[in-house]
Amino acid sequence: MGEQVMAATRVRFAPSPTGYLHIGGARTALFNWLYARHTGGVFVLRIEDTDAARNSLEATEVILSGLRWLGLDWDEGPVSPDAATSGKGDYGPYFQSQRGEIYKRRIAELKDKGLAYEAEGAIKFRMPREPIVIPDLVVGDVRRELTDREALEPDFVIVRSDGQPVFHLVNVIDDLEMKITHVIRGEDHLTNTAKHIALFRAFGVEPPKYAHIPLILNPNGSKMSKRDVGASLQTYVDEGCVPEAVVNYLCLLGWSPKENREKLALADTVKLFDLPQVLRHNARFDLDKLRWLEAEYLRELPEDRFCQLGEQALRKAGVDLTRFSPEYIHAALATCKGKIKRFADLAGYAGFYFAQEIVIPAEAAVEFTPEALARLRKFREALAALPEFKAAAIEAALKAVAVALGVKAGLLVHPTRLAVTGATAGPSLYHLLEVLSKESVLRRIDAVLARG
RNA sequence: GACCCUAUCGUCUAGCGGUUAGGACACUGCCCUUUCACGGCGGUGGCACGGGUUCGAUUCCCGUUAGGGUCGCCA
Repeated sequence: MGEQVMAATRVRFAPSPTGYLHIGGARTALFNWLYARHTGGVFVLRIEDTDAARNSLEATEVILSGLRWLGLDWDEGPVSPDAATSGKGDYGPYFQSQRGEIYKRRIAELKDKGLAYEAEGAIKFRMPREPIVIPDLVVGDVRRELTDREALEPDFVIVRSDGQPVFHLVNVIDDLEMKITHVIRGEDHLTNTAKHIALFRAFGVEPPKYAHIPLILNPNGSKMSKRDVGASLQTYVDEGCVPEAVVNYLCLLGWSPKENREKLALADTVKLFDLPQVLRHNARFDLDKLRWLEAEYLRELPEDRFCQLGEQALRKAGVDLTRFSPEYIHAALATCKGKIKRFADLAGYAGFYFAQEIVIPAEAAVEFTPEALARLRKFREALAALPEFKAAAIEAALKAVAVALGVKAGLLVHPTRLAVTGATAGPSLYHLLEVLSKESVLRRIDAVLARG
């Protein structure tokens, strides 16, 4: 009796370098990665750069950096975007542009078997005329009949007249050679899978297991393409999104952890994720829900990481931080944690900390009535007299002035905030005043009092 | 045109023959509060339609409709 060695799961993500990583592609990568990690298998990254004209180093780098940003590490595949460098893993090369010899050998094999033939300079594959059943782990058995056009000519081109093998062929050869056990990909590939199954059989091997996952659609239900809002992963990177939030959101499109769970750590998803629970219907992309998750993750970020990412976001937004100490920047950002919903909002929210001069919008300046300015002057005096410029002391001073004037604290809070930050909303007033320092606060208040 | 997949609040979803059809986002009312945000308590809103099967269908079957995908010498 031969010993049966349990073969490890081998899945792959096989993107074509087009210059951007589609959000749907990112989710396909994620589901593959999740399945590999869930089963203790291997996640392979393969670059399908057959179309030499439109591939480039930069286009491949977009994919590698996108996956890294999401935290999806691959066990086999390229280590650099340069196809000339060898990747990691025993089944390379992992760039299709480097696998020409393998394809040649396999094409010859098909010809030898009489399953492929020349036609007008190209090579065609003899496709079976009978319906093919596609066993799909998500959809179930799909019996694929020939369409009317296919019935006219069931055979299809596998090598172009210029000698280049086409997607269907190389995809199958690579999956075969790389010993892929599960093909997890978008549902747009479902009907073409009949071709792939026929090809596998032509090579004399059983096809891998298939799992076709539903597509991500625009909010209006149309297909999400390059130009659509949110379609490119890069926009999330550029906006300073928290990658964990994006990953969490992507998990929720087309898969459900059940039990009414929405927010879940990747480690939990790895435990829970499995193919049979993948949904069968397409999902529409909901930016609002992504934003909500983002805000949730942002709020829970450890302070150090929040400040680090926040500083990045400020720099990206063009805020000049060179005049400020790391301690000041850290203290300023710390007052924003738990308040902002996304880093893209940070410059607008905390820019006053780093501004030379506070500009007060005309529509807000109407708040500075003579009475308000008089109260502000009183509070300014109280602040000037403070021996220690700390939040608690500032709050006590403000409350005391309010009592003395017989007004609600809010009547002091609002004009002060406006004078010092130029905004009607922002971090806790007492804390932001402390961070700004007495000198800076008094200067800003004086500027308002001076204009009268 | 043909072939394939799908169908629960606006959106993401739970449900797998008997439920007041549950949750989340969004919207909204109230409370909390120095602003904003958070948080707490409510509210609006859904089984696409028509036939079956069944004592009983959101749930099973068929059809219709709608949406999506595919049928390339694109990937």
